[in-house]
Order: sequence, then C-alpha cells, then structure tokens
Amino acid sequence: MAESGAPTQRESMADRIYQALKEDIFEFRLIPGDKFSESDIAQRLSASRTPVREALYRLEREGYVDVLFRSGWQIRQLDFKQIEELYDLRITLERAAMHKICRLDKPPPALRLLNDIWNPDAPSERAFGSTVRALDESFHCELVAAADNDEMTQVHQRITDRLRIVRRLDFTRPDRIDATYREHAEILQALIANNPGEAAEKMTAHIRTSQEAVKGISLERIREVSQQHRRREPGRP
Amino acid sequence: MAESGAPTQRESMADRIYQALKEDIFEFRLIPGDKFSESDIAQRLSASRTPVREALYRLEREGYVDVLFRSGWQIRQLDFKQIEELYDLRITLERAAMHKICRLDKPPPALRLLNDIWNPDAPSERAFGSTVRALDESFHCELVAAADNDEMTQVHQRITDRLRIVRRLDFTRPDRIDATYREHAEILQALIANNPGEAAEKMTAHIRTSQEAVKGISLERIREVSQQHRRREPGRP
DNA sequence: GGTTGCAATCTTGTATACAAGAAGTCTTTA
DNA sequence: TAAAGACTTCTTGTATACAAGATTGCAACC
Repeated sequence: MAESGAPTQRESMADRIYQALKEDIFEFRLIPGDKFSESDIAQRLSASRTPVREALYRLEREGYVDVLFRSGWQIRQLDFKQIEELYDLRITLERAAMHKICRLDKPPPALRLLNDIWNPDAPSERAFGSTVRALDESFHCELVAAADNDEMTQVHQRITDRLRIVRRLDFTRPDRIDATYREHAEILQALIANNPGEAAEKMTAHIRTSQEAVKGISLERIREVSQQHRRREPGRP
Repeated sequence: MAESGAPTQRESMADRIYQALKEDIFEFRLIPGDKFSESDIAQRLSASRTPVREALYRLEREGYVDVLFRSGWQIRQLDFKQIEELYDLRITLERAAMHKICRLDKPPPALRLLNDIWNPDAPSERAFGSTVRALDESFHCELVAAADNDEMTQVHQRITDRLRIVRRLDFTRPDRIDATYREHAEILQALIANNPGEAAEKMTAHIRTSQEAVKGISLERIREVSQQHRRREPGRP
C-alpha cells in the first residue's frame, strides 16, 4: 500500500521506528526469542529512547514483542495455538466478507479488477515467487475491504500482518501457485454469480489448504530462513 | 473482571492512567469533543507526561481519542457509520462463536452457568438497571470466550468496550429487559440443543434489536446524560 | 567443585528539559 | 470599528536525567 495521502503532517520518528522494527521482524532480521534493549534500538536507529518506547509498546499490543520488567525486550515466540486461532479468525472474517459483498446494492469494482489479475484465461500474465505472495495477500485484503466495513478491514489487516511471517514460508512449490490461481478464480466466479455460500466454502477450503501447508513450520525452519537472509544481506541483527 | 493473578509485577502508572481515562470516558466525565492537554491529565492524576502519553497513545490506537499535532488531544466524536460497523462486526463474531461452540467436543461449562442466570423459570432472581446491563455484556463476552479462540475473544472484547457507551443508553425500558431475558434464554436453549444455525439467527436478531434501540442516540443525548452524571457526582471534568 | 554473597552494570519506568510550531491575545493602524 | 501583525503562551515531539530493581560476573568460602 502506498503512503496514505492524509494531511497528518510529517511522519513522526516513532512511526518510522515502528515501521523499521516491524520490517526487521518480517524480514527475519529479528526472530522469535531475540532479546534487545531500548537503548540498542535507539542507538541503531539514531534516536532517543522515547520514540523507541512508543514504537515498542505499540508492537507489544499488536503481539510482536514482550517487555520483560527491567530486563529488556524480546521478540515473541511463535505460538502454534495462536496461529491456529488467527487462521480461524481470518476465515470467519473472510467468510463474512463473502456474504456482505453479495448483499451490496451493486457489485464492487474490486471484483472486476481482481478478476483481471486472477483470470485463468491469461496464464502468460502469471506472477511467481514473492510477487504471487504479495498478490495473494492483497487479494484477500481487497476482498474484505470490498465488503465495506472499515472496522472489519482493520482487524483483518492486523491479522494479515501477524500471519505474514508464516505465510512467507508458503508459496514455494509451483503446484501451490497453480492451485492459488485456480482457487482465487473460482472464488471470484462465485462472487460474480452472487453465490455467497459457494464463495464462502471455497474461501474456507482455500485458506485451510494454505494453513495446512504452513502447519509444519517450526521455529528451526524460521531460524534457517533467517540465516539464509542474513548471509545474503549481512547487517546488524 | 478481577485483577488477573499474573506475576506481572505491580501495575504501572501508565496502566493506571489508561484505566482512569477509559473510565472517565465510559462514565461521561469526558465526552466526545472535549479537548485537553497531556499536562492537564498529568496534573490531575499526579503523574508526569510520560506515562500519560503512553496511556493516551494506547487510547488513540483503540479509537477513543485523537491527537491534534501540537494542539492537544480530543475525545473522538461518535461516528454513526463506525458504530454500525462495530455492530456488524460484533454480529459476525458472535455468530461464528455459536457455530464454534456447537463444534466443540463437549459443551462448555459456561453454557450451564449462563443458563442458571438467564433461566426464564426463575423470574424472582431477575436483575435490573445497571446490573442487567453488566450481565448482558458478560453474557455475550462469555459466550464468545466459550468458543475457545483467544484472538477472537480479545477482538470481541475491544469491540464490546468500544460499544459500551452507546449500549449504556439502552436498558432503561422494562420491556427491553424482559425481551433480553427471553432472547438470552432462547439462544442458550438452541446452543444446548446443539442447533448452531438457530442460535446464530436468534443472536443476530437479538443484537439487531438492541442496535435499533441505540440508533436514535445523538450526541445531544450523551451530553444530556453526562450533565445528569456531573450533577450527581460533581468532580473535575 | 559447588555455592553463596556482593558489587558493578544494565534495564525499564518515570520525571524533567528543550525545541519547533500552533493558537490565541493584545496592540497598533487605517 | 475592523483588520493586520507581532508577541506571548501553550502544545506536542524528542532528548536526557534519575531511580528502583533485575542480572551478571567474580571472588571468597565450604
């Protein structure tokens, strides 16, 4: 998503730090279990502790880090139960979005736009690798957004962020990419045909298979990927 | 809810301030549109600006206040569209909870406990006024919690907090209280009979009627109630 | 070796100082 | 009277100072 055009004045230092840390987590530069202090971050990002604390507390409330009383901060461990619950919640929201979209007065333009991307008749246009990962994410987010409930969209966005790390580890096998294209197209077909029940069922199945693919992800696998990343672009942890 | 027994050390000043401000909002001591500065709050609560800022930023992210760049803070206006959306989201989550409860291996104990409270056969035990309001809130929260998805429970709790102000203005007419008892009992019956579809439909209808009752709430009405409260317990705004 | 006590260091939580800018006020001028 | 402009005051955003306690490393002792 591009920078929102809001006239909210310049981006604050705290926002910058928040974004930087979140990206550090998504890019495996900070991995579950890593410990650090506010001063570490402040020094690394050339700021004082105040905006760093603001960013960290925000990340804490969103579930990315833990604060240990007078003993530093830690990237929160990936909890399998929590991931399951987030997937369940995601399914609940996206199913509801399917029904809401079909109850709208007129079909949202997003349907046509998405159909252009995921149309199975234009296989030459297919993306791959990290691109299809980003496209998949925006497919789901834009469908929820099309349901026209900002609160739901925000909650869903937060879940999407939270699950991004594990979803990264999917989308490697070509057959999964093929399936993604096929399933997305089918979901859009059902929506365009104004068949919310079928869209919801297909969406559920689609998310569940992705969830299954991700189920085997262990902390070791993440650490492994993290090492690969670190070797490719050496930088401070 | 009583203080959680977590060994999380003492409650921080920032937490205290957060709670105090939230209560000020719920109790109409701070009403939409009110402006104030960090120093105001700090002085009133005998603290420095640092923990006040922490509390305020948390409230901002939860949607209760706005920060005006270098121009103070403001209690966020009640947005009708947002309230509608929150109600919609609430219905989505509680419907999902109905289905999840019926898919559990064994019915959760909460069902029996709630049935003791809302049993229509014991009309003598009925609560009224602010008590029934609190009971209604915990009825819905505990049902969602019984679905055994912590992430969903947390999101639902945040929505419940956010809607508390408008729900306060319901539960005045005795017929609404009667209906609440009847509808809650019916929902529990459907759940105990393992009929998720019926439970979901009855829940939807139940929430919708409460939403309708609240629909006419205007800012003026809130200001009015706020004045009554202020007259009853005079204190600093 | 294993353990205990102590002290130096590090950490967060809170308070305060400073900077850049917004807002309101008061004076001055036509 | 109305408007304009300078100035004072106030506000948040950031940096720094201080306090209480957690952690750790080391030395002394059994």
